Amino acid sequence: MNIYDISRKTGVSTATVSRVINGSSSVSEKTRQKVLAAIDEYGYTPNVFARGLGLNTMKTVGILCADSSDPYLAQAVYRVEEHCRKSGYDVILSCTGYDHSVKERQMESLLSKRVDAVILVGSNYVESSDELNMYIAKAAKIVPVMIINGSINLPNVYCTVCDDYSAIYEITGKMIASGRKNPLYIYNSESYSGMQKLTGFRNALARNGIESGSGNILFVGSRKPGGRSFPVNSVKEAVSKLAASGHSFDCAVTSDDILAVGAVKYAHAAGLRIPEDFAVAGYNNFDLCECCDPELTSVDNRLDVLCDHCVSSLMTIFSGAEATIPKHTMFSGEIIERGTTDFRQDGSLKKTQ
Amino acid sequence: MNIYDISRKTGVSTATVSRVINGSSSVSEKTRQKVLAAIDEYGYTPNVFARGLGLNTMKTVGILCADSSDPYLAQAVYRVEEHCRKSGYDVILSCTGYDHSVKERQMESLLSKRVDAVILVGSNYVESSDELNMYIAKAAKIVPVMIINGSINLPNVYCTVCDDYSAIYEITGKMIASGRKNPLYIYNSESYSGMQKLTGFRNALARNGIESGSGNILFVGSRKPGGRSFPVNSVKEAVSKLAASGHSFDCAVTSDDILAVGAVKYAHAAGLRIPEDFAVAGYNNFDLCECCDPELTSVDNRLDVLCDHCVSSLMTIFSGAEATIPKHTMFSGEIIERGTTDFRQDGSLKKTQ
DNA sequence: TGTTTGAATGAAAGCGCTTACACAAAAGCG
DNA sequence: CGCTTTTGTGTAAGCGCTTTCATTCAAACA
Repeated sequence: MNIYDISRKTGVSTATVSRVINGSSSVSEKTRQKVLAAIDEYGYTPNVFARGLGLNTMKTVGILCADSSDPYLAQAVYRVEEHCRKSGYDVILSCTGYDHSVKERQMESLLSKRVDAVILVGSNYVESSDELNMYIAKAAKIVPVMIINGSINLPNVYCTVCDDYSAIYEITGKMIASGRKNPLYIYNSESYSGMQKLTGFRNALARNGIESGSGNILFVGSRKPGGRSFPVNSVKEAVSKLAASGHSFDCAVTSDDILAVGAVKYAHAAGLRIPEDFAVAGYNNFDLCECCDPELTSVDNRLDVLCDHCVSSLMTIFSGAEATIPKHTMFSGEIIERGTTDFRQDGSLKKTQ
Repeated sequence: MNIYDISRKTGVSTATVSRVINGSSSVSEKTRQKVLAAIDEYGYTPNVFARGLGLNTMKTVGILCADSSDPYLAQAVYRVEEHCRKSGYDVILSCTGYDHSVKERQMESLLSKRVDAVILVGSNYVESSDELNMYIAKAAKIVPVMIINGSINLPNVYCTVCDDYSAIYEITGKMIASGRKNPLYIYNSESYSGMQKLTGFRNALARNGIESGSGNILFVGSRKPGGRSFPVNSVKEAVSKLAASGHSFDCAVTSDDILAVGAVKYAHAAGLRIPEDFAVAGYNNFDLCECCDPELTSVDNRLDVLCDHCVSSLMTIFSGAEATIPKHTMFSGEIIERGTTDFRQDGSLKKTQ
């Protein structure tokens, strides 16, 4: 069943059938109805390939995601897919891991499928490393590139980020303001936002005259893509080791809720009371926060807002109004206090739960 | 840059260029090299649409997934995508939520994109409800349909499942064998595997002469698709309420780790010692198990194995050997014991951790 | 050496759609 | 009531590839 069949059944030309399908130009109401009836009757669906050949688009966008099995990124992918689909675009998902060379190949593969845009979610898109970002520049010459939680300044690429720097700066400040003298920072990602967070921590310390260095900054290795489980216990052990080597902490700020869980486990194991002896803050404000005992204070980085903004912008770009879309948009995170901290001593916040 | 350009540059016909690209029939080594060199030099990529028009395939498979933001399903999607891509197939992801009518539309949309197969992951594909499964039957007339963790007997559909029934039957049995008298079952999904698990619990109780009913079977509502957080505390409260209404339990078997966390929270709140007063078993064996205190006993349902088997089978089907692929394959789960149970009293198992 | 075979190649016909162009009929105008 | 617009429709030329069929040429055989 193709457009010729419909044309024949209805006695109009294929051009007219095409016109009613696409609403591209005026067709009399009478013929429109006739054609629609025939399409319905014979269950005709236009062939996407032929259509693509003519229009040079198939209404799909590619998502390049380091690791869609990471709950955080999975959430982003879900949100983006949902929004795209509701806007009439299907989504091709391509997970890359954290290896740049692979990303480049997968980007090419996506472009060869003639996607109408590429959305990068959750990976190390760092402003500085021009060379590594070559493939993004190349892609952006062909289609718009949207980046969620990454920042890179190139023509035709649009970034949406959370102000992770300030969120960590602020939460670290609250720790200190509530009396903590020796904060520890734990992180597991050297992505763009990972680096922002780290700087936020460092600056908060500096601001308060505390030195930062290997004694209070702990990198615990990245999540392995597709890994069934993140080694929470390895975080606990890493902290224990650091403590054993003569450093002492009265709180931990982390770049991800799961690391905060590790810190909580450390505290339990070390016999420290939470939050009295040891306060903990997570990041992302995911399910995990409620699973913890006490429940985890965390930063809600409003992932949904970022994703929605990103996709909305893309649709605007598709509509031809790219001039109205900012190349860089930043939202702020929100600190959600729960049981692992006692910022209330700060006087400036009351408990959320 | 199209095939004509390459043809012109090399002085061979487009047919020959096509042949070297597809390796479809013999080309002399000399011309092959010449063509490959030109393709490389000009960075030529065949147009997928034109190609699709000729071949009627674009080497993509559709994934229909209820909720790729659920960590469990996200894991499955990741695994499937990775395997497909490595086998040369791109993946179109379509998340449906749990509403059947939506699924039907999205299935049609997938088929209209001419995917080469559809993989259904994690949803209510129930053998019994023929009517609801009509759209699967329809799809299976066009392309092979693979189902992960669901079972339905139709031509051209292939199911890969974990023996959830037996896993729950067994773990409930171990609870009883280790001295528990009043097991509680908590579940949040009425999917195919959800029902299997429930029956496993019921039968284990029956086998041991314990009655099951609304007093010891607790449905706590489904996860809301794309929901940022599963309401763990609502599980805690539901259990508390059941207990307050006069039922008493000495252990909980659950259909998902997150529910087990809720049960653990209940026990903490009620001042029960774990596992002495109250044992808890989760399901899925995810990150969460390590996050819990004590760590969660769970069932590893070998999702990765299921996914790999599913995709391998699909590739075999693509190769034309569908006759060699079983329509239904079942793997068994594995009980991973951690701190929330004390099956060792059973004598038949030692602690894993 | 004449004949057969098979490998290597090209010409050209689709694949199913969109759309520029042409044209007729209808509508609007002074 | 002629004239210009507008509206509705058809014709046919692509879009870039695959593939059938025909053809050429060299190797193999008798």
